[in-house]
Amino acid sequence: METTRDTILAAAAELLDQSGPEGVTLRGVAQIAGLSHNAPYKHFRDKEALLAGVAARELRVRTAAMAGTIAASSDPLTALRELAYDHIRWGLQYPNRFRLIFGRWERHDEDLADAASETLRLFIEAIALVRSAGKIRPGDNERTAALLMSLIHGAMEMALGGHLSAEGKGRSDPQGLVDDLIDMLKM
Amino acid sequence: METTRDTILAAAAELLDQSGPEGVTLRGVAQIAGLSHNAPYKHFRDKEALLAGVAARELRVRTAAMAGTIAASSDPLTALRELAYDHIRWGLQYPNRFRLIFGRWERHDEDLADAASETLRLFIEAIALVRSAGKIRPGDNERTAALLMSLIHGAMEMALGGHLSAEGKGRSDPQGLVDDLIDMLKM
DNA sequence: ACCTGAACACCGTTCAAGT
DNA sequence: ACCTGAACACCGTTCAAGT
Repeated sequence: METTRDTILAAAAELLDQSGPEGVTLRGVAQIAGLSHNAPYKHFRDKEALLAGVAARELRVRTAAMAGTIAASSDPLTALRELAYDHIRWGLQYPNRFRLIFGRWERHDEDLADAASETLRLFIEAIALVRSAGKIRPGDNERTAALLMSLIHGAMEMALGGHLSAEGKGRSDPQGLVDDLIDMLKM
Repeated sequence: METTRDTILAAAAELLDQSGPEGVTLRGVAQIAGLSHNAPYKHFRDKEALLAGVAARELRVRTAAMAGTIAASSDPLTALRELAYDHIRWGLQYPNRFRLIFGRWERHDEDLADAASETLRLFIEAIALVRSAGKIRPGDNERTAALLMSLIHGAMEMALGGHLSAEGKGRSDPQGLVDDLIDMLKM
């Protein structure tokens, strides 16, 4: 029954999309939520905790959606590719959410860390299924998952910064680079 | 003859290393530089321009160092690997500089963009040398460079966020992941 | 338990002067 | 041309009250 807390989180997410983490002011959040400018302090100890709440909430929604994507795929290799594409599509659409979730945190947030390791686990499982189906070369599933996630994050970061699409002759957008990696992983 | 400008840049870089971009306050910079709190406005139009100046200056130094790394290597493949390692080592040592340079910018900064494309060109040339020596599989050099740089950036971001070393059984640190990629690129 | 209003220290930025 | 001091609007955070 924490509808007030959720109202605050929704307001913060709205401001985050509009103008990034710096744009998420306690006063702005409170105004959208219809509260006094320091009411959020009764629900979050400070601004960083509020942002961590937004990040964890969004990441859980994303992870659930990705699980759905896997379930809807016809075979393990397609599932892996769709999982990656899904992640990229979301990141490009909501760059501020993506950066907030995977960016730097001053303090460790348990809730966010849990959500992140769940996402990682999903990638590891997707890799494990492809590998046990004999579609990709032998290796450690966790390490291959780290390789794929790192590439996705880096490619997204470069794409958001305009360092990718601009200069490549080939289709060096995030999806293209992920395709390259998956092709090289194939046996 | 812009020693004042350089003094300001050095002061800003110092604060950046200590406490990130938010820690770079105009007042703090001016104090370290021995100026009044708004003297920097005579050299940079606003805070973002100041940070862009810091980023461009640091990236040029880095690119020169990387060029030296290449020149000092015995063969093209070693040069490529050392180039990547060098970049990773620097990023892990100066996370705030790394994030500033390759992170998000509100405004486009010509100087920084130039420095960044020079860095990219260095990677492309390193790839081209390895490829023309027949050490890695055929492909587009720019796209392969984008693949490698994306992986490096993403792995660094994940390592800095504590998402890499923690859960991997295998040695899934940035260097290890880059090794994996280069191994897969080999013919 | 939850919310409010006033207050504090800090920040980026602007402006009218000074040399 | 370069620097200064005062001022403005804004921000995160704290605190004493209110219900």
